[in-house]
Amino acid sequence: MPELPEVETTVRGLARYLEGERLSRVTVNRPDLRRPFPPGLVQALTGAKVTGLGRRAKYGLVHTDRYTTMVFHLGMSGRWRIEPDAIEKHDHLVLETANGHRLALNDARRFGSVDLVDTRELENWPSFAAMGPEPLGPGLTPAYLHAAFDGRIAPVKQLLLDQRIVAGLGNIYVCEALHRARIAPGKAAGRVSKAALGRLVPAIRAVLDESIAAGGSTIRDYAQPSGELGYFAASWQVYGREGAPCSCGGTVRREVHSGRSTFWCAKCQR
DNA sequence: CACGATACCTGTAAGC
DNA sequence: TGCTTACAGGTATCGT
Repeated sequence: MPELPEVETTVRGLARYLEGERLSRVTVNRPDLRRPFPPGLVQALTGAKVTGLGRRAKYGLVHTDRYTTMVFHLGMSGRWRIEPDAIEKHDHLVLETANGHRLALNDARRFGSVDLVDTRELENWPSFAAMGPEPLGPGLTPAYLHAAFDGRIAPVKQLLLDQRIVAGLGNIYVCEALHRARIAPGKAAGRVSKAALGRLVPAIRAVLDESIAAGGSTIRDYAQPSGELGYFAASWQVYGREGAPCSCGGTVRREVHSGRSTFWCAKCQR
């Protein structure tokens, strides 16, 4: 579910409940997702005041007044449930605020993660240190991609998914951005023309911006997050549309590489 | 180092 | 209905 727009939507939703609030109770129901929760998680957060929320790539950031930031990743199936009626299976971490709100981090597949990082050293945190620029920030330019792709023979789609090159793109939005830019996903990255890169950068920004504006593809209503498809899913041109007609008159096809599905149109993407 | 494949874990949907 | 198989939005790691 969660790529960058979903994490951004999640963080904005969490901010409404957490920003400026004190955490009165922190409950761990199962202490291991991809990795074990950090020791002392409950102690570090209980009684802390949330000073702000943020996002880096697909990681959500919960800053506290103790110079400690809780960094969470939603993996494949993670989501925050807002004001759940009852605690359910896979609600691994539950936060309660002094003013009576309750939030549960639910992750069935447990590919997500929760870490505690010194707020002042966030950029040096190992998972962040080698990361590329934010796709919606000033660092992503055609010139940057041209340099990053130089000499690379791996498929352009694969490199766009590499968080060291661009931080925050996932399978859905890479497929959609490549389609908008009319670039074949299997094309060697180093052979993508400057003109095509000039189309790709605005295409990436557009699909992400539009999805955030629609509340993400997989999170519809933040007050009652349920995991249903969000509005942007209706805007997918290729993802999940194998066999459907492309707007150019071609047919959307699906291929699997390294266990990941790629959706694209061989007629208009070259 | 670059590249491709695989493992991690659980739920859901489709096929028989 | 029940069983089996394929597939799912990400990332780390292992061979080659």
